[in-house]
Amino acid sequence: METITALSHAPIRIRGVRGWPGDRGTEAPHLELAPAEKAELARLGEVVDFKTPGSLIFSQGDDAAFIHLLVDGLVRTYHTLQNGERQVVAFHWPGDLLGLAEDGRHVSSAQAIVPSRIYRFPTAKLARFLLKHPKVQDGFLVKAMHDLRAAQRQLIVMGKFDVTRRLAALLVDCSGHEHYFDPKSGVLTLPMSRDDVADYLGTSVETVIRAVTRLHREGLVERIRPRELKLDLDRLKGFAAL
Amino acid sequence: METITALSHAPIRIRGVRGWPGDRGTEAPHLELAPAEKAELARLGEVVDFKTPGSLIFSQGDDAAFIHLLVDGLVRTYHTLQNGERQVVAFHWPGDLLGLAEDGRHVSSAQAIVPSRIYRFPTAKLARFLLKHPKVQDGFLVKAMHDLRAAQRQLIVMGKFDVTRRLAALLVDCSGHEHYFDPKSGVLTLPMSRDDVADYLGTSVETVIRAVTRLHREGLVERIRPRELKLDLDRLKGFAAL
DNA sequence: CGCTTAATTGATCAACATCAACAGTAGTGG
DNA sequence: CCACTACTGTTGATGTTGATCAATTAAGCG
Repeated sequence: METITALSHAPIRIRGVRGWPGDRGTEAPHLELAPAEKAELARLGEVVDFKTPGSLIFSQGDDAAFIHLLVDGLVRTYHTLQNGERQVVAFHWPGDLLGLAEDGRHVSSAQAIVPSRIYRFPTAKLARFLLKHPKVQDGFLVKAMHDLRAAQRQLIVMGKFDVTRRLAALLVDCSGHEHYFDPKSGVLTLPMSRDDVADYLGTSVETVIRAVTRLHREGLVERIRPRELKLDLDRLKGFAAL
Repeated sequence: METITALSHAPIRIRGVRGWPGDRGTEAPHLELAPAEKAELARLGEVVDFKTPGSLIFSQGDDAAFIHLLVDGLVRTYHTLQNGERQVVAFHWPGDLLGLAEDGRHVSSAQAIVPSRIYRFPTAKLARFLLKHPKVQDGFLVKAMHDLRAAQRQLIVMGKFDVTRRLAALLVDCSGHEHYFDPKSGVLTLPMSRDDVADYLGTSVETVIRAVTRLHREGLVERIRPRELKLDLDRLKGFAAL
């Protein structure tokens, strides 16, 4: 179910764009770290493979011993409320960092949605490393602000959009990830279940389905198979624009 | 309406707690920076006074020339949608940093809710400073993660709570700020209007009011005046617990 | 092909938005 | 001090969105 690969050469890439352009015109969707820094960073951690969908990466309340960097795959982080309800806080794509902690403990749980490869860095070790490598630390700061922007954006979506638009916004987000979206055909292969979507959008499965139906009726989406949707991306973007 | 004080000695305090305890047992709600660092930081910026409620600190789409540190007062950041609707993204208390940017432009607008004093640091200058002062940069990283936790927490609230619980959660948040809450009497002096609350909770003014009524009926809150509520903090916390 | 899980559809009910009217509250000038 | 005015907050009535429960169908998979 999960395999630890001590010495491994998975490439280190962190997804995120700088909000305040420090170096001019860095339009890449990934932070640029020097090769030497990447190598050093790689030596700090180890690669873990989570082969089966649903496998638990860490759990809410766990001692936050590691900071995780998703190399490949797709991960959901979610919070379980007292009554057992689940709120998916975020979907994480390759290059995302996971493992936000409070008081030394994970605030959310994380599960692989598809088979995923993850670097994990011991927190203390990483913290010391960052203090000695300002450029890398800067990268982490940029990443944190990137994620903060994303969270605030989702807050707007949750506060002001009805479910249909929330879904549209999610589809647009997903379409930004080449692995699941073919720009030529416009076909998105949804990696997550209707349940995941519902728990992310703060609604029920049934309502998600009806939202798909509505988008279909309006011609913004064509339902090929449950997990395969042909998007009219331009119109979707317009529909879900803030 | 706004006054710039070039040389000023407002104290620098950044609100936020480290998630992964780096130094042991730092339980203070504020980051500890060395006095020398604070002094240097202070020299980078200038203090601006926003004397009248509603005065605009920066506006969505503006060139993000500054990073702002709220010294005193209360600020709302909000996003204005295409149809003119407003979503309040966050309330900012003393010690908070504001001015998240994307592509060099502010993603939200910020307004003083009560008269507020704000440090503003030129972004480029600050960015250079941070690269040379890893401890301070670390502080900013901790702050960013603190805010990210807060945003994700609010996402859970928005996704899973009905309006009454959302309101309860907000009241609990407000009660954490001494200036507006007297623990002895349990009286909270709400600094923001019902509109602000509604636009923050993603609902309407009327529904906010009915939520207050409901909390009142349940005995969790006593309505002294519109902006003065006597809280049963323990029960409120229980009611709004995640 | 059967079997399990995921997705879908329909019917009913509660939460909330919306519109309209009204009551406090605070500020201003006579 | 009162009277006038402009907000801000509150209440009531009605329609809509989405939650919930129950039943059914469609996909994936050994």
